[in-house]
Amino acid sequence: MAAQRGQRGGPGRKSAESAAPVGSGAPAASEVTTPMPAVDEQRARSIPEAAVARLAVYLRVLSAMAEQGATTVSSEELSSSAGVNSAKLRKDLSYIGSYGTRGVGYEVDVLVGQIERTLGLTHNHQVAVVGIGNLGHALANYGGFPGRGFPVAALFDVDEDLIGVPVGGLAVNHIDEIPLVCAQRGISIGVIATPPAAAQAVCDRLVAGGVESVLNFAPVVLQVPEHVEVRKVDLAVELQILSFHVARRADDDEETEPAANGQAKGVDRVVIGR
Amino acid sequence: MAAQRGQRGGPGRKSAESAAPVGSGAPAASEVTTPMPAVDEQRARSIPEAAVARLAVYLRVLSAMAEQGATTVSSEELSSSAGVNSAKLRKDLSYIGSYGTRGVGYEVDVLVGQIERTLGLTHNHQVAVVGIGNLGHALANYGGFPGRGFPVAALFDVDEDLIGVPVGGLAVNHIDEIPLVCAQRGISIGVIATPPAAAQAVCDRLVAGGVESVLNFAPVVLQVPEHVEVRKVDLAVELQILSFHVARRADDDEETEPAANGQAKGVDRVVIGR
DNA sequence: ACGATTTTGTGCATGTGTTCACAAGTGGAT
DNA sequence: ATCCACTTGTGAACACATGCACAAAATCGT
Ligand SMILES: NC(=O)c1ccc[n+]([C@@H]2O[C@H](COP(=O)([O-])OP(=O)(O)OC[C@H]3O[C@@H](n4cnc5c(N)ncnc54)[C@H](O)[C@@H]3O)[C@@H](O)[C@H]2O)c1
Ligand SMILES: NC(=O)c1ccc[n+]([C@@H]2O[C@H](COP(=O)([O-])OP(=O)(O)OC[C@H]3O[C@@H](n4cnc5c(N)ncnc54)[C@H](O)[C@@H]3O)[C@@H](O)[C@H]2O)c1
Repeated sequence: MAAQRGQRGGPGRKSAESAAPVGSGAPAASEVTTPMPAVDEQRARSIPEAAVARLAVYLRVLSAMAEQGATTVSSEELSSSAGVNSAKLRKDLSYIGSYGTRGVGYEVDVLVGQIERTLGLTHNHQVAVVGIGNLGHALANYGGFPGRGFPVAALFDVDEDLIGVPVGGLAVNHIDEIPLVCAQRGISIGVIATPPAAAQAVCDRLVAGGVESVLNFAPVVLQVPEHVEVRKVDLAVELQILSFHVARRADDDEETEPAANGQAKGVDRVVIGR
Repeated sequence: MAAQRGQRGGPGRKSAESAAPVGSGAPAASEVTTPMPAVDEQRARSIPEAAVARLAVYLRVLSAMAEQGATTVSSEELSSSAGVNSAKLRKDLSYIGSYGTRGVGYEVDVLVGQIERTLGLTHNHQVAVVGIGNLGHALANYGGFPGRGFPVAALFDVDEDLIGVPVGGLAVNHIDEIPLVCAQRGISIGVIATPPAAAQAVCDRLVAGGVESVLNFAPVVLQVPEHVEVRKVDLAVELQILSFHVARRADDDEETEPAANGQAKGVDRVVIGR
């Protein structure tokens, strides 16, 4: 698990489709990989992928609590604020160590510190945004990133009219400069907000510039070398998943309630919560 | 409801913190699908959540292939284009039926049609965007949604200066009108792009307007009634997950390679403190 | 000092998702 | 007609994730 090396012996590229960074990695028990079946040593290194995502959420909730002046928090409180059940929360926290006090709870500061350490947030990660269109502008101007340790340190586009123009206080560079500028400024995360057709080429340049983490907004599956991590944000897919659930609900209703369904604006049970 | 005891929390509300990430998992799914005990009478109605997300990706790839003139495709081709392994692809497709021909592959049109049917894309889903700021503008102007069956049919904001202003060809309404307008226009999906502090209130109004599917961009955990489906897109979380992997890589390198590390253009190991 | 009370941390059972591997079809060649 | 190369569809094994339930540790009240 920890040492997930070789994927298919094929080319030096793996394809990355979002949600499952580790998912597509076929174990392919051929390579050297871990000789030992049971990884006895250094096991603390593997935190379930799903748990990592939730840790980020806990961190946000904890930060908010800290701002409110809270000093300690129980797993029950924290979990309900984070929208998970308390057993899951405790298990997630147990992956990063034992920082709670039985009978009392967790100290907010300590937890914040430990989660930050685990997520590698103890230092900044320079971010580059490529494709300064509608979405790119929004991202470049968004204040939430720098505040959380992700300063936007480079902007790129092909559009000559945009080159040199400051967006969010930073001048746009030409995409040909991606490798150079990324290396110079120590960019560690590249964000792709170009049209789909340009995304792969842009990604290749980012990789050439030493970027090993990519967040992709373009609706395409990027091919990247082994060591590069890609996550995608695909709004069309999100909407389609919601659509699926709408359809499922409709089917279920139809089944359990074959008659009487005047397509009415079922707005009657308005249950605006307190 | 399957008498889920212990499910603490409010009365008719569940909190929603789902995402694209691997495990994701809308907890609601299990409750809705098979309320009754393990009776083998169970219909094959339930498609794994993760598979649904991938079906959307396959659909996009297939559509592109169809445009290129392809008429048939094998699981091997399609899976490599979609960035998954072929067994997974075939299993995913098997959830929606048997539409392939052994020894040949799948007919592209048929597959497109079946996936669309499964995802409920045979008719349009009206979308409302709330919070017409940086992100809201980008969403309202984005051409990719209407083209895929998700016409943006309503826009809302609190800002008086925005009310009535056309954005992407549609006038902005005041948020007080959310329940009314959503019901009138048959909105089925609400997109929240407001500041975090406003998100819950906005969500409540969407629900009051009959919206049962919400896509949330605000970094907060929304509380919604049972029957409402929420998906979130949290960019800060995405970046933090990438950060985690950067950190893990750094740790691993350090471990397996204690000394000597000067080949790269010093792109890794950004040590700016914070 | 000690039991009542609270809350963590985790072993275990359960559930979900992924991968393997191969029998069963299909079309084309001989 | 028979064989062969190819590809699907799926049972079964495995891997990962979740939730339960309770022992262990801490605090508080008496
Ligand atoms: N806008 C949205 O709400 C939205 C929603 C979902 C997905 N997306 C996706 O995000 C991406 C960007 O969307 P957008 O609405 O900002 O598009 P946009 O057309 O507004 O902006 C695209 C930008 O990319 C630049 N560009 C074009 N080719 C380039 C290249 N080769 N290298 C670098 N830059 C290049 C263009 O000059 C432009 O500035 C698209 O892939 C789109 O599908 C956008
Ligand atoms: N811009 C980004 O790139 C980005 C990235 C990640 C997350 N987000 C999140 O998306 C959301 C929107 O971001 P943004 O950059 O567009 O913010 P923004 O400030 O540009 O826009 C927010 C809009 O919401 C409106 N608004 C405020 N209160 C409202 C209310 N009660 N009801 C309805 N509308 C209200 C404001 O008038 C404004 O038009 C935020 O929650 C932000 O955290 C944005």
